[in-house]
Amino acid sequence: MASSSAKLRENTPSAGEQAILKAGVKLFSRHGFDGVSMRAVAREAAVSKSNIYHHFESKEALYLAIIKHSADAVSEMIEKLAEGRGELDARLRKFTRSHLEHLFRNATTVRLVLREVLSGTTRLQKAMVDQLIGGLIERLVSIFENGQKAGVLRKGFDPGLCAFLVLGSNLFYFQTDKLRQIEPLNRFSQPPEVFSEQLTDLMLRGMLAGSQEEVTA
Amino acid sequence: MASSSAKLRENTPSAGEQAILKAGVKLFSRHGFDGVSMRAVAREAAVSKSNIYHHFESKEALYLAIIKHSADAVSEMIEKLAEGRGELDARLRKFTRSHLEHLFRNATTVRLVLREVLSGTTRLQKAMVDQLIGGLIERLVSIFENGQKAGVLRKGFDPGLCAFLVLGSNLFYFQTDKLRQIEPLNRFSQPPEVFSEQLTDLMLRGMLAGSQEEVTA
DNA sequence: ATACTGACCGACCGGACGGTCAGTTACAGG
DNA sequence: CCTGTAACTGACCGTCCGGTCGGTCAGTAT
Repeated sequence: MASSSAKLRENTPSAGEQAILKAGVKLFSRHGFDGVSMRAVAREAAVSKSNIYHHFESKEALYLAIIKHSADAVSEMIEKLAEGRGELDARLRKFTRSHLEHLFRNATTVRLVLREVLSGTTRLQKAMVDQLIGGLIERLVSIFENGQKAGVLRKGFDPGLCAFLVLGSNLFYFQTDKLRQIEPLNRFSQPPEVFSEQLTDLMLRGMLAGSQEEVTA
Repeated sequence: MASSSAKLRENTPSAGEQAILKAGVKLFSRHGFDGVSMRAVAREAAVSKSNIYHHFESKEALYLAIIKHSADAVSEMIEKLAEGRGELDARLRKFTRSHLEHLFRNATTVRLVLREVLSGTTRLQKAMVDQLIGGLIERLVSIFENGQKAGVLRKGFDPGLCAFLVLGSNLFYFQTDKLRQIEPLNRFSQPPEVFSEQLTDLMLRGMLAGSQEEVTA
């Protein structure tokens, strides 16, 4: 299309810039935008404060660059979420498990994005819902809708709500990771694999007795 | 017991102090500790900055006072959560619904407490788990355990996980309130009553077809 | 009147903040 | 070797921060 075929140069970031971004992710994810000073970022990146302003035109621009980068990473991670094969049961179980795993594997990035999406500015929220949650929800919803069409799942419930429930439970589990080591809570806490296993099981079978009774009463 | 019967005077806070606390709740719940300056609190409370230091010895002390006050309020709200009568089904449904309602009715306070409990200091987290979440979880767990003993609920699932799921779903619903107005999400969003109704229903009956089929297919 | 108290204020302090700028170093292309 | 440019630095700016200080003022008990 373009006549000059401008070379899309990949803008390979210098070592310093990478260090700045890395430091920013670490600090902003822990303390939020207001809790981090440019001096602190510079110190963490082992770089002068002025150097940050050489690469980013303001604190906000640095933050936005980091958020954008992190959102891209999370987005990519979402696309790679495994779904399992065959039976709906297996697909859902694998998806849930896979989602939870990836949350913890990319904990720092996820925390950064989560903070922004839950209590950031409206404009950014909109962009991130588009990029992240929308797709996630839609993938889950389609799993449920397929199950309903195939007759494996009851028709009486709302696939959107179920998707919301899976996501919400996983994210809440992630958010309360540190909390669940504290006294009365630790009694009810389970390792991630057990949690997602039981979550899926519960959602599929429900809690009432007499539906599908357990293997060995 | 005490001989002097020291009059537990209720330390009635002055109008200014009340204004400061109210302003603090509003601002801290929106912007967090680091996002709020003492000048901003003073402005919002229509009071001089020095006056704040007359009533509270530091910014942190003000924040702690506010957190403590808010945690007490939330704690009281939790104790008042309605449970319904009779059948386990009804008790759970009412509890869930009641919990969600109270989250929204005390949104500002809840947000303040939630922020602190999810990403605050370890020491405060411990105190608040003791005061808030512990009791909540235990009440829910006892509902489920009773149901299991009575034979209404399957024995195969973990009551702790269920409690966690109810709480997590409600809190996630609350956290994403603003988000759910944004494009692809709004299609799956439901008003609170419908949400808690469906949530309870799903947890009780599960998603699989053939368990208890819906009233009219 | 006196003495004391709690609520309240304006002016001020040292330091940290976000941001700027003149200048140095490193290095690639002519 | 020179020149241009990107990476980088230390000194500095105005502003805002949390916090302090000296003091006013209404009320009240003696």
